[in-house]
Order: sequence, then C-alpha cells, then structure tokens
Amino acid sequence: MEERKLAEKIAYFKRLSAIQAEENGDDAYDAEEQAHRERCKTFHNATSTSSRAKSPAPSVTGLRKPGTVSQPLPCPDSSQGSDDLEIIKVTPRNRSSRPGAAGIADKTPNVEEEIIPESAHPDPKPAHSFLHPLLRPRMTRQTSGLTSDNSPSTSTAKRKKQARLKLLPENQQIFRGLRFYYIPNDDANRVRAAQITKARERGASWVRTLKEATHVIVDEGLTYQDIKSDLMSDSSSPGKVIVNANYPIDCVIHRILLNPNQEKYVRNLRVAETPPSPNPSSLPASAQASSNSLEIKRKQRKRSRKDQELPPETQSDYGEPLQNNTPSIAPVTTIAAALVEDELSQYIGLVQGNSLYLEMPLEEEEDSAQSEATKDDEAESGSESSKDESSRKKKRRTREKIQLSQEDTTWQDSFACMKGGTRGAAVDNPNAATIELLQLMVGMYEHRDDWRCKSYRRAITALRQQTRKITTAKEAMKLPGIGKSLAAKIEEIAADGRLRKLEHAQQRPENKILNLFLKVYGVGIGQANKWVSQGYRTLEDLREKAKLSTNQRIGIEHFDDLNERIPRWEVEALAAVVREAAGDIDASVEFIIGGSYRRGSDSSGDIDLIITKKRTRSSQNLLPFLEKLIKRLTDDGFLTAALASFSGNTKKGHGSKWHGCCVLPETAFPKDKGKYRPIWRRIDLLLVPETELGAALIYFTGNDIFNRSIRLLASKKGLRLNQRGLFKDVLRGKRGVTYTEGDPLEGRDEKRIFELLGVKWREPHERWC
DNA sequence: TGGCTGTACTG
DNA sequence: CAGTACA
DNA sequence: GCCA
Repeated sequence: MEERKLAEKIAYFKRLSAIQAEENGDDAYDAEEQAHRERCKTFHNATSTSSRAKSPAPSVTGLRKPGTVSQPLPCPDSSQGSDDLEIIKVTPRNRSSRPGAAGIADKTPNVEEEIIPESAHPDPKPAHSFLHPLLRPRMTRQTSGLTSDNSPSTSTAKRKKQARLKLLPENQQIFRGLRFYYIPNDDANRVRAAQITKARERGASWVRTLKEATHVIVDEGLTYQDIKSDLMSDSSSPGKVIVNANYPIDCVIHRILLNPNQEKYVRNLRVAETPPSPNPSSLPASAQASSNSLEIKRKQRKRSRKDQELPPETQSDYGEPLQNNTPSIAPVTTIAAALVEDELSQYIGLVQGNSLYLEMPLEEEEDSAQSEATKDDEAESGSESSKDESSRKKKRRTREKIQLSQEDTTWQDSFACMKGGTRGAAVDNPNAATIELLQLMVGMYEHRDDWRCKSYRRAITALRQQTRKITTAKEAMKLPGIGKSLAAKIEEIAADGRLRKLEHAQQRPENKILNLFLKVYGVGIGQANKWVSQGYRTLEDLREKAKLSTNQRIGIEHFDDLNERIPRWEVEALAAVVREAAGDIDASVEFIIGGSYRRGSDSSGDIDLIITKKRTRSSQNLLPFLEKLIKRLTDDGFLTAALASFSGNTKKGHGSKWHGCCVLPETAFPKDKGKYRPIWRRIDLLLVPETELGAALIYFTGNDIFNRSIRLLASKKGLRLNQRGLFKDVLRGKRGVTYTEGDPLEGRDEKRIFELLGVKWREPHERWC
C-alpha cells in the first residue's frame, strides 16, 4: 500500500512494516477498516474457545447427539486405575445425600467428580459474527455513541477519525488503561498516525495534554533538549513514562507491555529525576469518578468494607507502593500502576482466570531434559508422595511470585524473556494439548463443582497466555491460579499426553448419563444424581418413570430443540415477531436483544429480550403490558410454554422476569434459509424500567464471567451491582446477609455505571471473557 | 478455613 | 428453604 | 480447584 510513500522515514518505516507484517498486513490506514474486521473475526474465533464451555457442542449435530470425544485417548492403563477416581463409584448415592455441589467437592478433595465425555467438547466453537452490526438499542445508544471511547478527552477535529476506531479484542489490548501523549502530539505524520492508531486499537488513549498522560511518546530523533519545554509546561508530569517511539512499536510487536526503562527507549530522553506526582484523587463512587488513577483506587480501597483487600494481582504483583507512598518516579512503577489501571480486567482475571501477568522466564528450561524430569516427577506426583516436596515447591513459588511483583529486575527479565520469542502467532499455543484436556475436565465438572470449574478455567487462561510449553509441575506452579493439583495434571499431560483421571471419568457410563440429564432444562446436579442412582439411564426412562416437574417435562420433551443453538438471523426474526405483536399493544415499548447476541455472537443458546419503556420507574409499570403481550403471543402460537413467570410474586416490587419457549412461525421464516422446521427456542424476557436500563443491559449482556467480575469489583469497592443498578453504602451484615439495599447510585446509564466503578467502558463485543 | 456475583422463580 | 436458572 |  502506501508504505512506499514513507520512504523519508526509513527507520520508522522498517519498524512499521514489521508491525504490519506481524499483523498480517493490516495497513494502518487505508485498509484499516477491513483489517479490523479481520482481526475481530479472528478474535472472536479465538476467544470463543475460551468462553464458557457451557455451550454444548461445536455443531448442531454434536449438540443433539453427544458424540464421543474426538480426542484420541490412549487406553488408560488399568493397573493404575486405583487412583482417586475410583472412589467415585459411589458418588451418586453419596451425592444425593448431600445438598450442594460445593459440599460434595470440598468433602472429597481428592475424589474426582465424574466426567462426561460428550459434553466435554474440547473446543466448542460458537461462531461469532462480528460483521453484524450490533443491535443498536435505541435508548442506550444515545449515551454510548462511540465505538471506541478510550479517548477520555474532548474531541478535536483531528479526532473525528478516532471515533471510528475500533478496539482490538481485550486480550490484545496491551495498552489498556494507558494514556499516551505524543511529541509532537498530532497525527500529521503518517507514521505517527499509524502508531497512534495501533496504540489506540490496543487500548491506549491518545490524550491531548501532557497532564493526562501516563506515557509520553517522543518522536525518534528528538532529544531531551527538544522536549524539555514540553515537559516543563506541565508541572504535574511526574512519574510519567517517557520513551521514544520505538517503545510502543516494540510492545505491539511483542504483544506485551515491555519495560520502558530500557536504554534503547530512553536514549537521549533521560534526564533525571521525574518529580513525583500527586494524583488528584477522587472516589469512584463519587460523582466525579471518571478518571481515577490507580493510586486513588488504592486509597479508597483501603477504606471500604471488611475485606477490602485488593485482589491479589493488584495488590501484590505490582504494588509495593500501595500505601501512602507517593507514586514514585520509577517508570516501571508507573507502568505497573497503569497496567493495573483497568481493574475490571484484573477482576476478570480473578474470576475467570486471565490474570494480568507477564510471562516469566522459565528457569532451567531444558526442553531436552524433559523426559528425564518427567520421569522423576511422575514418580513423585504419581503417588502424591512427599509432602516435603510439595511444600517446598510451594514455598519456592511464593517466593518467586513475590519477586515478580517487587523487583524491577524481575520485571525487566520477564520482558526480556518475552522479547526473545516473537514467534509467529500466539494462536497455536504450545500448550494447546494441555489446554484441550483441561478443557475436557472443565466439561466434566460443569454443573457439578463450580469452583473447581472456575479454577480449571483460570488455569487454562494462564496456559493460553504462555508462549512456551509448560512441561513440569514446577513451571506450572509459577503461573497464577495454578496450584499443586493442577500443576500435577499439567505435568502429567505434558509427559504422556494423557490425563488418567479424565480418562477414567470418561469411561464411566454414569458420567455420560449424568451429563445427558444435566442438559435438561430444570435439571441440576442434585436431580441428575438422584436419577442416576435410581437407575435411570435414558431420557426415555425419565419421561416414563421419573417424577418430573413441569419444566423438566418440557425440557425432556423438547430436549433436542432446546439444546440447539439459534442462528443469529433467527434471533432477529424471533425478536421481530415479538416486536410486531407488541406494536399493537403499546408502540412505545422498546425491545433490546441482549445476551450473546448483543455481544455479537453468530448464534445464541437462547434469546434474551429486554423490554423497556421511557418514563417507567418500576418494572411493575410494564407488567400489564407484558401480560397482554404474553397472551397475544401465546394465542398466536408463538409462545409455546412458560417455564418461569412471576405468578403471585409481586412482593418486592420486582417480578420482572419471564422465561419460556417460543417457535418461529413459518410466516416469519426466510425463504432463503431452506426448509422450515419449527424448533422450540428458549426465550427470556426481562421487564426493565427506564431507570434501570443501564444495569439491566450490563446484566443481560454478560457474559457471565464478565458479570461476576464487575460485580466482584463493585463489591470490593463497597458497592453493589445487580441487574437494577449500582448501589452504595451497602451494609453487609457478616453472616446473615443482613444488608441494606444501599443507596442507588446509578441504574439508567450503562456507561455511567462503568464510570462510577472506575472502569473503562467496554463495548458489548468486548465482554467475552 | 472461608471466599470465590447477585438475583428470581419453583415447589 | 433448597434447587435451578439467568447473565 | 486456588488463594490469602
């Protein structure tokens, strides 16, 4: 493309080319739009893998008839069979006697739950479409206009362009939370413009004033003398990272935030001490919230409720100066702070796994020694033998983690290590095999032990971020979220490509059955276990012999339909039917399609509709409307079943949820879609008054990990987020959950809730976690 | 050892 | 209240 | 399951 024109700036050009090559030639400028789409596509494909394994299967077929695991698993060696898994034989009975899944899990730490092969599709790949313009909810949108708003500041003419910029997927946003100020601070120069774009796509904000910046990017060739005056003009430019333009470029290339202290980035720019910067402080909960800096968050965090420690990543990883320390000068510190700035990412990491974390140099990384090490370790882990050994490991790991967090040198080393391997794409992860097996484990624990499930997911995310294969437990232990047990499994997988627990579990027929039962709507682990222990094997058995609740009956009768994914077009078609019917009842009512649809997915498990109307203050206001709507749609034959409505449930002014089934009428079936076949779909309706729309959107958009993360974050700040709003001054009575509701802070505006939480806005499609 | 999101509906 | 479900 |  026009790179040729850039000849004058050869040095830059080379760099730029490198970036572009590395990104499959997306041109920074002209092809930007195009490229973006490509990237997004890639992203969705990539991330969909990581998103919730719940989605049953890769294909419709897979879904309906849970097949066998495709993954070739060597026959388990039966002589080994006596490991923990065996204990499980009794499980169903045991289990049924126990109340909750959690209880089960913790009482029998070593007992593996059963595992079910079919649900455990290694790689459910829901397709996500991106090209589809996201539905633009009329009401919401007015508040959230820009696709990318990571430019906090005002807009100038030159920034119009920015409005069109689209962020890369979150996991590529290495600059998230950082604010870049360029010298010169314009995009007149093509190369710089490209750099700015790239930085912004990766989460950086391009700020107009030095003051706002966390990073000052100085054009190559300028020296301290040149920029001195700029820097002087801002008395508060302390603790900023000042680097030359190579820095962001290298970060982009290496896909990680590098240590900005390296000589090559500061050459000629280093001057001396940077004065410390007192950052203006603001409480997130306070009205001014939006631009809190890290330090602020730290402070306020200290004073929240009982447990308000920072999440580990925030606190220990980078946070020496947590306390009253002035954010000191060290650029590294600053960067660390900036890194941490998107707390939501942190919490997502906490909840789901991807902690913000740097690849560590794997000491003694002798691949050649792998087989040897393997042997040893196998002996060791196989019998769980030495406690000494394990505790020793633990100790070491702790120490290392501390190091990582507190020593600049470690940071640098990590980065350096990183640089070494610019390997092609992180797409084909060296740990893919491991991840796949662990993913199967997740599948097995699903609905059974949420916490364990979560831990596995977390481990998977950590592995996914590695660029080298983790082969030993020792290495694995260093990763956040991986403890002794998972480390041992990882090692086992690396060593002989199998995971015996998994295989055993997979072999147990009860597991298959259990998994089958769990897919029935209204059936959870308790009921499924009961049925299994009562000897039921098939859905037929259940249908004929078991005692079924109304919902379960429906779930079984329409098992195949309800487990089939809904293509995006059909989601739209279904919504259209509802809208049309609604138009006759009350044309001022609005509908927003939420769920994975709103996140841009190509297909959804169900259809989530938010029903809202201007000038409503309570969902009660919409109740009469909904009743009419339901009646109408039922009469039309569109709604085929009610699974959960709100019968007498008018109590707390809530009662706002309707779950049921629907079928696309043939008249609404597009001709180009082949032959019509009525398929029952799950549909969820949520009544939302205008005053709660923002919170409801967050809730109904998800995904679940995202919701948990953001709620966790809120709670750590002494706030509470639910589907109706963000509340403050929540009193949480220790045990009895005796809390006061808290004072409503915000509910109406989705963006505002993010702001009040001190979290950067994320578009729905950026909420796949 | 306890926490890991916060809520709504069913029976 | 426990169980299940929703994101 | 992991972590504090």
